[in-house]
Amino acid sequence: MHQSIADFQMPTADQVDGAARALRMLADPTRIKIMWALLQGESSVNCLAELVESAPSTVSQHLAKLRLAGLVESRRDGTFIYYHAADTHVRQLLEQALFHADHAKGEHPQEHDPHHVHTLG
Amino acid sequence: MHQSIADFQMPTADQVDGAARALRMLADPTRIKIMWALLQGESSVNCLAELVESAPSTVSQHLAKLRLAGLVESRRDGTFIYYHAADTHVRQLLEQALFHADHAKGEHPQEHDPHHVHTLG
DNA sequence: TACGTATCTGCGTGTCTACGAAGATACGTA
DNA sequence: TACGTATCTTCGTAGACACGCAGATACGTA
Repeated sequence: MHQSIADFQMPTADQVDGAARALRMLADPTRIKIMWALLQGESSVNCLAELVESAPSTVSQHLAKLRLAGLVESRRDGTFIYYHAADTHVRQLLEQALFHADHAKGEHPQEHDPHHVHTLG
Repeated sequence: MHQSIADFQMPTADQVDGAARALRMLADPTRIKIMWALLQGESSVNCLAELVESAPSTVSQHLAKLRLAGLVESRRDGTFIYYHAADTHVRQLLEQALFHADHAKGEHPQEHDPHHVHTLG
């Protein structure tokens, strides 16, 4: 058995689970929007709720998860709590995923709109 | 509203959904093991089933998803069907995720084993 | 106290995964 | 050709997990 692959470097089960957890943290449309917004600058819960078009409680829960994962940090100013991205290397990962989304082959064959990004505000 | 972030380039909903789908495709321990194995070389279903320690039917379903996503390709040789990774730039993404798994901060504070990889075979 | 902001709780819904059993396909042999 | 074997795929199901939201609660300010 193991006919083609004899033996090779396989990551630990902890590493695999951690990588799966990290990828799953970014594998959600709402969190992608939140992270993308926070990579441009800091923002508050209600502001993000309008940007991502979700309820504030939803955004708060996502921010809690992202904060536990170490992807965002918070700063308090009065009653507001401003969130911002913790490290910048997440942008690279998201850009790769967004790039892959445009160049996907047999996944969902439709939508070829000419404008790929548009402004919000 | 939009106090800190005025307006900026926000990806399309299609792009966000596509990115989420692509990341979700890799956000599974079994699929990570499969992809990691197939990045080393081609292999068959039963061989992969032993490597990832899952039932052959499970591996087959994962391979079908990965094939639809364009991440793996297949080659038939008799009763065997050998799968291999389609593009190599997935390795970079997995390496980033595995690297992030080691350097995660407040996610799951435990396990600091000295050896980070070990051989299977 | 009154108000705005953020977070926590519970519920409904949907999606995903793993497995065994059954079906489909290809090869070798008599 | 007919049969048996090996490999892979599909089907159906059970269980776990995650998302979103409304309502209620906690926090901070005036």
